[in-house]
Amino acid sequence: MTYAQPRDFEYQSAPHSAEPRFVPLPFLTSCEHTQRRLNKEMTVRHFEAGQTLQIRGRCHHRVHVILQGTATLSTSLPDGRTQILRLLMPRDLVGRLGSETTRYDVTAISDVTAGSMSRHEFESLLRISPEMTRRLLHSTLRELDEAREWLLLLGRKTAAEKLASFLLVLQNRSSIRHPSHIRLPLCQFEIADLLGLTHETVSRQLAHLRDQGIIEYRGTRQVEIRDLAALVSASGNHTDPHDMPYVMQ
Amino acid sequence: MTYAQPRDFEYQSAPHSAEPRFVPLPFLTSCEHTQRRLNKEMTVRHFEAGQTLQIRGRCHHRVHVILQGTATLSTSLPDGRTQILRLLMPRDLVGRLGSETTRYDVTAISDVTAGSMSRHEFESLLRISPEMTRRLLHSTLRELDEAREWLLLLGRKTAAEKLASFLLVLQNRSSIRHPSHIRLPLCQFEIADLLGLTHETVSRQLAHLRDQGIIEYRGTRQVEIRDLAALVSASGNHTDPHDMPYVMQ
DNA sequence: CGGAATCTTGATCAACTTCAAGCGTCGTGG
DNA sequence: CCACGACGCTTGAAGTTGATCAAGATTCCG
Repeated sequence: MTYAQPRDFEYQSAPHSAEPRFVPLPFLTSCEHTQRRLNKEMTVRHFEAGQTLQIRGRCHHRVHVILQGTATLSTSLPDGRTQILRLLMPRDLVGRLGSETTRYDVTAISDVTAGSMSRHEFESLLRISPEMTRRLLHSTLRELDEAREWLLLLGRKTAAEKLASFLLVLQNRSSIRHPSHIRLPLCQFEIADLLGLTHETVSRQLAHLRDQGIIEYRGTRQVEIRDLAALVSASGNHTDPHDMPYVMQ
Repeated sequence: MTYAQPRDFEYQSAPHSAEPRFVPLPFLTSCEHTQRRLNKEMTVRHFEAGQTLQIRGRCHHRVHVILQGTATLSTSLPDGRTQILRLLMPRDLVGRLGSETTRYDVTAISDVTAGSMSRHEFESLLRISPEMTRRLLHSTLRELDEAREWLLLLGRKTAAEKLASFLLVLQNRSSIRHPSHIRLPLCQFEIADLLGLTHETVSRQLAHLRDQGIIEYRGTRQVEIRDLAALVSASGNHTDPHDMPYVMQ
């Protein structure tokens, strides 16, 4: 369960201050020289909810690092069926590396603040910084694990298990002070596209979890987890991912 | 459609020669020094069909590069439902980087020949070779794209579309001389676990493609594509991934 | 030849989708 | 300030897809 990486990171700036020019991105490098060059090239941009950051098949010349807000990475079939592939949250990188055109749509689903720089510049920075390359490799491997967790969810879990799993992913990202309080960053339509369901099924399964007393509705797009153990059990997951029985070979 | 990368690579060795000691892996590096060290540490191993290369949750101290044969990367739920995450074919790397324990099962589904070396050694080679790191990053990004293509398939495609898409993936890997002749590397049970279906549904959908004249059965586990255009159309894919309408923003 | 594994086919069933309608909420403009 | 409309959410009824259950048929191999 790891859409989550950063529980602690959020871009800090005085709410109504002038546009900050420098964006510290210590998670991309610890090398001072590289960091300076990153800062020099990166500027802050804002995207409104609903706005498109990138469109499948197009060539985009800038990469972005999400600083605030949520976006979706998605793809779709010619007839309009769409699958959300990943939620993009603070610290996530948006932009295709090593290829001219994007394969996915990126859409802001809340107002988004991002650090933005030329893709060309970013790639040349990668070429000269092995450390940045290494960090990018590790974050890509983590993304791959998340994608694979989702393959299991989409291919083999029931609707009820999908919803429970989804809430647990959000729970892992939720604030440490209120671990059972969950703010849903997407509407039910989008949740459906993330879980491979219809929005009606999402509504019914959430209602069912509520009727079982496992969660409680708290105003719009907020839920409270009343029974975490039951939620975990409803998710169909292994309780502990490493509790496999040990058998000598 | 890109489980495929290498259409041309196959590990060459005299069939009954003594165990080769050196394994050339030019796709991991072009640096001669690194290549030499890779060769020095890597030894050839064989795995029989059905044998397990790695088990979820365990700590494995060796990494492997598939040279011949096919293996699956898979995961499962406590009650036994399993999802195949990826087919591992020649040139694919097996082994977890940056973490002690594996998250997935790796199983040979045919006899497999692999180059094998200590994970520790491999990781230290990565630390000193930025070029190898860069190559690994690019192959990881490609794996991520493949996983995401599969997310769309599992989340949004119908059973018929899944089978058609699967055959097209295999077609992309098939020999250049006989592009319409497809050898299935998995039994229908495994195809079902790859596509998120049951084996009965796989059998029925294949029969349906045959009845439509789109494919033809050719002995066990071999099919011939009779009508590629129809197969593409049945897969639900965009004909060209980059044919999106161009709309000015 | 015999037994296991794989594949096929049919009948029934359940989960989820589809279609349809109504309700609540929020934001905007009169 | 209220009315209206868009949007999101809920709920019901009916319909479909694919799963499940159950036999057979076929292939593979020792």
